[in-house]
Amino acid sequence: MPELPEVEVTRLSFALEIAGAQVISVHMGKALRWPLGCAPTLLTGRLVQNVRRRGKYLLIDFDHGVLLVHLGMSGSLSFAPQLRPADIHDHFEMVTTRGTLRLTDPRRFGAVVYADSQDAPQARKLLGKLGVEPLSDDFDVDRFHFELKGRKASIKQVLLAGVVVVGVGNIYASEALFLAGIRPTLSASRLSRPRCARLHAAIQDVLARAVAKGGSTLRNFSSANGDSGHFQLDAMVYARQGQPCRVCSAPIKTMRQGQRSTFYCPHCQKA
DNA sequence: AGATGTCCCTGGAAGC
DNA sequence: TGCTTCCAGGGACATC
Repeated sequence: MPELPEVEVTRLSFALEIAGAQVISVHMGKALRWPLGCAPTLLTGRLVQNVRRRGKYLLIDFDHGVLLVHLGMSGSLSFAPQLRPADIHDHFEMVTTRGTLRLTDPRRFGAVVYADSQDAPQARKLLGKLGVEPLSDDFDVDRFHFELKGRKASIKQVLLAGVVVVGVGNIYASEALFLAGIRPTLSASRLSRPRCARLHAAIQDVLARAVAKGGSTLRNFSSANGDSGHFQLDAMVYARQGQPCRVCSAPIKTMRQGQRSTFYCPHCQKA
């Protein structure tokens, strides 16, 4: 399930290779979350300039226009000069002079959307409400504390919403809250400044480490060059219910928050 | 406005 | 064994 680290690892795995490529053809297969938003032939001849990331979206910049790619929860990209034959879960393919980019997504929660620019309505709709990038200098403790002050929902759900800070999905929200010693059910508004600072550091730490390890491969993630990630080996709480906490040995607990599983240590994480 | 619930989708696991 | 049900999750959207 791709969160920010998996998306960033994917980006790094093909951004340099695809930069400068010219689009030969684009094929959209079975419908993803939304339609492409333009005729595939419109993209023929375009030049790929670079690949950026915003939250969990990849932005493939052309000399004119941009392609927004979201991996959903089961999507992965591959980019290779030669490709295996397409299978039933390959839903998007862009053939270029440098290789073929292909989105494989069994559950089809992913999306590929074209926009004339990052400020075009289609792009604004998807990117406009996203919170701050957690690994950028814009992610500031004072600002973070201020934003959380105004939210009465649980800190876990506020993190997942992506309005305050982007890229923290279900795995890394549980992990970051463990590292910060904060109970996931605690109202965001009740976090003290020092605890916000700890959480801020924990989010940056867990995401940066996950990127460095090549992301998590809990179910089916691999980067565009086919490498698997290794972060799940480091998980402190995620999917470890009933197992001893790696710090205090208390059994890890699980609960539901907003239809999502949360994992936490009842001893290490205080309300 | 923020908070909450619903929905989309399908493979694999669990239950009967 | 074979069927049915449940579950995983990001995020747009509707509703209060």
